[in-house]
Amino acid sequence: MPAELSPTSYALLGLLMLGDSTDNAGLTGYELKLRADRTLRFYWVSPAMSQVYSELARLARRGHLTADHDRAGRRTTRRYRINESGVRALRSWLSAAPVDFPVLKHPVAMRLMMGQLLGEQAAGELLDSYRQGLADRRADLQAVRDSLGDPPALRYPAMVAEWGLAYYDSERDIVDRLIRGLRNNAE
Amino acid sequence: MPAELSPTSYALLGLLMLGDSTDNAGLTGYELKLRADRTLRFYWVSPAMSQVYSELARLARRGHLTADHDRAGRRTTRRYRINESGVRALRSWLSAAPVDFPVLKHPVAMRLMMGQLLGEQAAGELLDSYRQGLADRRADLQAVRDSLGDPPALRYPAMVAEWGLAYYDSERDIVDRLIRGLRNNAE
DNA sequence: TGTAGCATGTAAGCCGTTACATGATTGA
DNA sequence: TCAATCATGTAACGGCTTACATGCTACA
Repeated sequence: MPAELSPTSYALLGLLMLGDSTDNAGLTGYELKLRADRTLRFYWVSPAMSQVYSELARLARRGHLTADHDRAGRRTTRRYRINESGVRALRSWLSAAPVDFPVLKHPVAMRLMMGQLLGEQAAGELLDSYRQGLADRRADLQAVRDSLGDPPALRYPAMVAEWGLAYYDSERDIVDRLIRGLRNNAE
Repeated sequence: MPAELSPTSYALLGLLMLGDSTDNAGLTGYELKLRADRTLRFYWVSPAMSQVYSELARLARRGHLTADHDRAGRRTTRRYRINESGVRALRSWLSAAPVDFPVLKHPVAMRLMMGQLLGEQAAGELLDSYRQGLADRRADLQAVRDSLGDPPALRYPAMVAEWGLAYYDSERDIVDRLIRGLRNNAE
């Protein structure tokens, strides 16, 4: 058995699996990237295009994907579908690999830590602007959640989307409280 | 002016700045790593020891740190303090660099997305175990928050710690709801 | 005719990790 | 005297990004 794949690789494999339920012709790298931007982005990462292509090539080399080649002019478009070997690999990773605790890279909290240097005014503006970004993100995710609907096949992705929405709501409440705390101290 | 530093570099610089208020002898790489594990870990990353040393060396090369060398036997222990140049660099980064939206790498959500493959039982166990991990982390962070106390100098770090606690509380509530949703469907 | 979107990749390089190597100090 | 903790670094490498290079298709 060749060396393990990275979690991102398995995440893309999982996306391909979900893709198959609605679209059994497979996905191109480009389409997979769009899909990652709609889903994975909210709780993992949005891999760069170049990484999507290299992970697809790697997964195909490992035999976890089946590819269709469409020749159009002097250029090839590849559509990938997850195969039995891919499903097996994904299942065994899910059951065997240790589940790490989430990692949050939070530039706003990191800067707020240095609030002393930043000053109360700028700290307040930082939080205000984060609050707006949060609202934008939440709207994006709500659109995704709505588009999923409620078919049983998409039950889990829908749960994850709702998790994200609840997270954004809670984050907004906390930020509101922090902003109020900042103003109170200014009296 | 040499090229920009990474956000992690600035985060360590910020930690050094806070360190100075209580301990003006400076910090060793080892002590800085301990400090990062107590604070930065919760909303950024806990850099590896080797990275702490290499970032300190880089910051010192840039002239942002002042170092004291204690020779003990054939080995040198360095204590670093942030200097004026470091404070200026930190301040200008804070005011000029764009603030990215947080990135969450959430292995539990990522796996839950593949719940179909995982099965309802295993999905439930995944969430239960995450709930426990969350409680452990929260306890660690509560200890940190308590140890900070309420001196004005640590006001912002205290705000960030409270942000983290509120986040863990909300996360626990969401996970509880998800677990209930999973069981309901099992009827 | 040109530009936006669809589509695919390579190359260079940064950030950060793990593995490895080494030495000093303290206390059981 | 042995282990734990304090303390410092180098080397190799993986994951991921940015920059670059290329070509097809539809439509304004």
